[in-house]
Amino acid sequence: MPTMADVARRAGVSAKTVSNVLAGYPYIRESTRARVLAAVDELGYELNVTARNFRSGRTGVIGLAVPELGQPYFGELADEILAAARRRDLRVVVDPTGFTREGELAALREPRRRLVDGLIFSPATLVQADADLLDGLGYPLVLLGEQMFSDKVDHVTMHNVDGARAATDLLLDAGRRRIAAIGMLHAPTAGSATLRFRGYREALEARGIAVDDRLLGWADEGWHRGNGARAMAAVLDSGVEVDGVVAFNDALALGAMYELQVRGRSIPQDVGVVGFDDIEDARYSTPALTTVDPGRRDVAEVAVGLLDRRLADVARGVVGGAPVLHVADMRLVERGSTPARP
Amino acid sequence: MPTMADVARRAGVSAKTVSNVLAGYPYIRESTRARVLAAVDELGYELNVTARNFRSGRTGVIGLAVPELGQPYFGELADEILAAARRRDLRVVVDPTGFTREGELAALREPRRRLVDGLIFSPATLVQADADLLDGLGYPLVLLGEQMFSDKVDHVTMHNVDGARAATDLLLDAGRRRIAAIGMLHAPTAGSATLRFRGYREALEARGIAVDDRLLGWADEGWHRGNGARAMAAVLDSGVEVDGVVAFNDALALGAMYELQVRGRSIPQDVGVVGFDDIEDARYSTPALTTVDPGRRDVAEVAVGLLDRRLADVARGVVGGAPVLHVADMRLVERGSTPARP
DNA sequence: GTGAAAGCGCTAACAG
DNA sequence: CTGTTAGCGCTTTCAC
Repeated sequence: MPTMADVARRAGVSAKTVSNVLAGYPYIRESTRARVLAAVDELGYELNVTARNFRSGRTGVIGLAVPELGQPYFGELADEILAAARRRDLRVVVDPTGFTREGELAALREPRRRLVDGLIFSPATLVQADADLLDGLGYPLVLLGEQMFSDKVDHVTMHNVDGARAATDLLLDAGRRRIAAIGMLHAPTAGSATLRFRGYREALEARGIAVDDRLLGWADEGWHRGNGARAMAAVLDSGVEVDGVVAFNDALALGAMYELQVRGRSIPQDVGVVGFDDIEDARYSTPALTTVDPGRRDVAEVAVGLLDRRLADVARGVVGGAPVLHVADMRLVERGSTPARP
Repeated sequence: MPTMADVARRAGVSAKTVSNVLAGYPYIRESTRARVLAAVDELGYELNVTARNFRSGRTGVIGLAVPELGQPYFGELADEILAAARRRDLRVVVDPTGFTREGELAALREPRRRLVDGLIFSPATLVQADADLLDGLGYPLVLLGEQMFSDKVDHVTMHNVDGARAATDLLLDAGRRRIAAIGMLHAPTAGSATLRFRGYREALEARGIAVDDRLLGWADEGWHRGNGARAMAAVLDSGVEVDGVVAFNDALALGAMYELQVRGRSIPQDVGVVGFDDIEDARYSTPALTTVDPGRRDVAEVAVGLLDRRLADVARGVVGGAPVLHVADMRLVERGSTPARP
């Protein structure tokens, strides 16, 4: 395998000049550049990125810690983030935390091992008490999710509370009063479950309606379709009356719709259903699913851009400015699974 | 940031001994090991993985090149591969090729830049004529997909042809004769589209039925639900009679089902529908989707294991043995979207 | 079992 | 605009 020194010798320049050419340093005579590139070509030389990373102290790689790619929301989010990173010449290693505390703690350690320069982290199991884990980590961190934990860390958020409140309001406006919440978790995490439940609760309480425990559908096994169906079944089996469903993500909503239809309830006449995330599938269920579009693309672009800026600051020795809080635009997408508003 | 030399000084040993302890070298006195680990702890030392990679010439990272994570099949496959890699202490960078030739060629170059030690590659756009691109790459490569291109490369395959044939046979056995194929691509790639179409064609021809062009639904924009719906609409709009649908993946099948239902066809009475991949969603559509389970977990485990073995061979200077061809078990999962066989 | 010396391939810092 | 010098932090090699 040829090295930079081989290329330099062949081009009749120093190794540093080869380095400059390959790094895109602008002040190089055109003829020199051409000679270097020709030598690179002739030798079939490829830059040893590991050596560069080692010497420069940076890897050009960022970590993306999310629970699970198999969930369409995270898969689609990951695609957006990979695309945004690519536009900035950053690479991404995905760190699926598997909804475990252990997985999330491991992800937070990666940058310290110099495996990645910084981290985009979508927490699902950490709790408020873990806030200090996120301070003074010594590397740039961008948190995805409502601003929690710490106001010293950059956040890019998804309006979890507002979205769930809007979803619930939509059903309330249509006169529904027996609205189930599907996707409850027993663990008191700071993830979307807590926040979306808060939005649901706030919407009910604003109209003087108390939360009825029998209407809460639990999905501790994860926010998959199957668990949505099971949670819906559990609620229905309790014998409680139901005329609306707010599910904490679209997969749960689609599972709940399946269960409702199996039991002969018609949607939206008997039961209105709202999801959250606006995954592609939501458009093609029968009926099409009303859901909250949390501005995924915006989230991805802003999160990567922000991290990139922090990394550049670190490279220039700047001790990053004030933490940023960006809230993506949220939008309720009304489709066939909810009754028209009066 | 403390270095290995700092740890060595503190523990009263040489850097090499620290290195040995951290690398799990077995022949070390227990007391020495304990002293080293204590020093590591006291200093909060973390191994600089970049330096290790640079010196050792390996990264401990493998690449996973797939078209797009937002497609549940690839998202779920990626999760399985990430899990299998983790079990072997390998890390993974995901390289979404975006269904572009350019993206696939870029992915093939990554290992040469020492960004990853080897590659698991699920090609979607390369054609048979590209076969020589895959020979003598100088790093371990495992191809996902029917054995094509080259018999010099390891393959882990998914029975694309057999699966599609079985899916088509199921409908034929039920007496259906006007079976649409949804998911055709104009580009003559070596990806699943070509192979699954081959299975469809073979099944028809085995019964002396000619392929009717009007029954072919094109999805050049990608195998998403929306394109499944559009392709189905195009077939139906042509006025041709349809009593069965073989879709080349589940997302297409679910989109096709949506379109059929919107137009008042009942499934499976009027039209039987079969998908491919057995993604989680397939279980929760109405009706539940009959589909081909291509043995995804098996594919992931075998692919990673194989690559890991090749990497170990490289490390030991072994010039890898004969190429492996592993075919995962395929299984037709019959659900409500197809008529019972007579 | 452990240490000393050498150097992987590149880029930072500066000189010219 | 380009070259020189030095050294990043670790592992390889070999000695003991």
